[in-house]
Amino acid sequence: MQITSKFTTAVHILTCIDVFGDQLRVTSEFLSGSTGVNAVIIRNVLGALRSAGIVSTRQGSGGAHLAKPLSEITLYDIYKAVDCVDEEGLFHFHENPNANCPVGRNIHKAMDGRLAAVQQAMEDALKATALAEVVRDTRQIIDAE
Amino acid sequence: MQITSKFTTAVHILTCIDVFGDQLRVTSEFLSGSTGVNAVIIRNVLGALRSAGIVSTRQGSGGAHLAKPLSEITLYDIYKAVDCVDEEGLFHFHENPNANCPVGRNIHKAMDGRLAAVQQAMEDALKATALAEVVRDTRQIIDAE
DNA sequence: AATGTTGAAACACTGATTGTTACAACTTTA
DNA sequence: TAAAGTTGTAACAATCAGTGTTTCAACATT
Repeated sequence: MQITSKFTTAVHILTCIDVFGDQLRVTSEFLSGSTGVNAVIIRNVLGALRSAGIVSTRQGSGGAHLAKPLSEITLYDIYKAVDCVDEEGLFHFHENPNANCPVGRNIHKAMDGRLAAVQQAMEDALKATALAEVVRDTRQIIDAE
Repeated sequence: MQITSKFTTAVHILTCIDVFGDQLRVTSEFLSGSTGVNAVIIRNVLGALRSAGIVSTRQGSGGAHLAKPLSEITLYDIYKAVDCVDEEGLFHFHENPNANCPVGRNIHKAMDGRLAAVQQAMEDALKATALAEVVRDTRQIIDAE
């Protein structure tokens, strides 16, 4: 099990928009070149980020732009935007537990709260980093090359 | 994206072993009945739990038994045993970032540590609950019915 | 008008997950 | 010893999600 690469692709995209945005037009084609991901998928990811109010794009005139400051975008916002996780939760139960079995009909209740707490812990960790930190570090690594 | 149902199936199985173990032989067939999951898959999960030293089973004579106390089995142990997560990590990068792009060749370094921290946070949360608590709660719910 | 871009639909490909069938190895009981 | 039931495992099928591809209408810029 792994979280969709759309998540890391989205971080990559946003970093590119910030780093290259003032020098050139950051089109889906350009981003496809930098990420190695198909341009149509880039546009899908950009669409998700746009719906979440993270970037702005316009048909016709190419180029994506950030819609809010880097410091106000957390990894969690991106993770939510690109729909990394199913709406029913990170974990899921097999669907047909036997209602005639005492364990089968109750294990769900005994587990749900704990599984939600695990998911919450993960999401809190994602909220703890802003994109600004990732971009800052990326710029530092580039400058040190 | 969701974590494989083998995880919740494993918790279900272990709870059944503890709850029913002294009254009857907990075979893969019986567990298949309680979970609604195919008996062969039950045997696969039991095999993984056995490899991890959590249960003991023997060919021929049916019936699975716990190999260590419930209080010494955490949700993390089960999660690891049934191989919920890829060895390269919870998150994964698209494979072909462009080495000619400054961002493409460095974003990985800027992200890896943070992603590992998120995964760590989740695994720590899994370590925080022992199976004993889940079974205790399940028994309470059953008794209160 | 020509060119380049986005947004979106439709479809194909791939890999992971789950289910199924089959059978050898083993244990227990009669 | 023979019969019955169980585990372990391999092989294959079915389903689904993720990703890639093609195509084209809508739009903006030149």
